[in-house]
Amino acid sequence: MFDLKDIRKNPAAFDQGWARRGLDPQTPQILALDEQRRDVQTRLQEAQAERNEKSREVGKIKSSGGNADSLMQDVATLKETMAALEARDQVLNDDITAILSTLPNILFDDVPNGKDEHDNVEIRKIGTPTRLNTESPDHVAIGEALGMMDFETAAKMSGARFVLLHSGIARLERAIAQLMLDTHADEHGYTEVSPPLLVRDNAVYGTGQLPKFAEDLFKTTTGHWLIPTAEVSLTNMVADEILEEENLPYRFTAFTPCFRSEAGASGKDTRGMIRQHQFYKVEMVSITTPDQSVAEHERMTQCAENILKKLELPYRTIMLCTGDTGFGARKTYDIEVWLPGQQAYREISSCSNCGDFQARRMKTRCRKRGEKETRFAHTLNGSGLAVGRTLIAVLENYYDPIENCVHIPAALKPYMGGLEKLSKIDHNKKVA
RNA sequence: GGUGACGUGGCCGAGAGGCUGAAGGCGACGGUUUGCUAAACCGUUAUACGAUGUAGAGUCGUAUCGAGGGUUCGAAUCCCUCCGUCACCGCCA
Repeated sequence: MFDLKDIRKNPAAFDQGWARRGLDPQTPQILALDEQRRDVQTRLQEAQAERNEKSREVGKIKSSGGNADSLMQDVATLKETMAALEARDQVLNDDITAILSTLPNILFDDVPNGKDEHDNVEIRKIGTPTRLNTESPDHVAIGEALGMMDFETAAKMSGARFVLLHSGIARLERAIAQLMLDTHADEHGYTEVSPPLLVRDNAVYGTGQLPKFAEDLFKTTTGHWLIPTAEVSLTNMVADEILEEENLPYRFTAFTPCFRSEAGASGKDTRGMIRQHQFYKVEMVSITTPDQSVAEHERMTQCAENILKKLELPYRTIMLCTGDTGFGARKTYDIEVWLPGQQAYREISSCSNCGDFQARRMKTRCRKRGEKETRFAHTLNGSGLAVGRTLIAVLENYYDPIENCVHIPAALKPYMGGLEKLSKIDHNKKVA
């Protein structure tokens, strides 16, 4: 969301900002509506002032026993004008917020120009892709060979884009989540949170998924939305709050399921666990002052990268270009992990600085102790990491074709109950 | 699911149709006093929008007492709907 006053003051800057997102100039329409609205508002306020004054007189006259009929008639007429003006004001207001709430955030200057993901810029590359031969099996082959990854059974109850894991792989998934959560909570200073997974309209509006991206979400019959990411829950913790700046930044982390309809993704990543309706993710959210957010963004990205370092997985970090950066973000780093089965780097984390975009929607302000002026806080979010995709990465990178097993990364061993590797289940039953 | 109570400023808490943007208290800020701190005393202390205007000082107006409707000349106060909170009961992980 944006401040109309800022737009009024410097419309060109906003249009230039949106132009980088490929949008036509928006401010002429916004400002025209704004001007109409203010005109209506002024007239409405004048009418209200007159009504208030006349009503006061009526009171005086009546209390002294006089006849106020003609004044009361005046007010009755006034009320008709007011009703018309109010309706007009309402419409104009709605129009303006309808436009403003669907406009994306303004990008930072250092975000590279570009059309789509091909124009993203690599920032750093850590580790070397191990198996470059095309024979590397993908996670589906590995998981099914081990007998612990079952798409058919999942489809039986849930349809496409679901998976059922069991035995060692199920355990591995849990271990991965544990490692991430412990690392962020114990080493990176994030407060562990177990938040609601069903949220209301205002929460999803606050983080920017609504009103524009409703079709990407699942909705319950009670009107709740299933969170597409814990960013929604964690960020909305501070909705409607005024925060003491000396207490910032707040850092929250949570391990939650995420639910996405994948409405626009038909035919994309149909094989395997890459793109599911439901997956686990460990999320990081930071709430900062405006001065802290840029540094916090770098820090958060490092926190995410640390997980990959612990798991000794090759990855690269890229900065998204103008065409690929999400709706609410001013700047986004994606971390991509090497997947031998695809011979490609694939997104495993996305760390975004949203500036005050979400804070404005949520009315989250901060204030220096003792001062009374408030300013909007800044919010950041990042995956730390997507658990399902990390599982894929571990399976594919730690697959041993000689032994036909998956070795457990050292960092995960403490969470695997003594297990050193995952080997094929040697019985016919799917579930042990 | 049932019943009942309640939702007021940064916080607590009065108010029960007009003189209430809202008593009182706490907190915060400014000042007096003070060797320092503390205490005491005095004062200030909501937000948004609009008009006017200027160095974003001020002045005036409007709106805001959970949200949205309604009644009324006039609503924080009366009525309706919704949302939320709390308590007790039922059911249940």
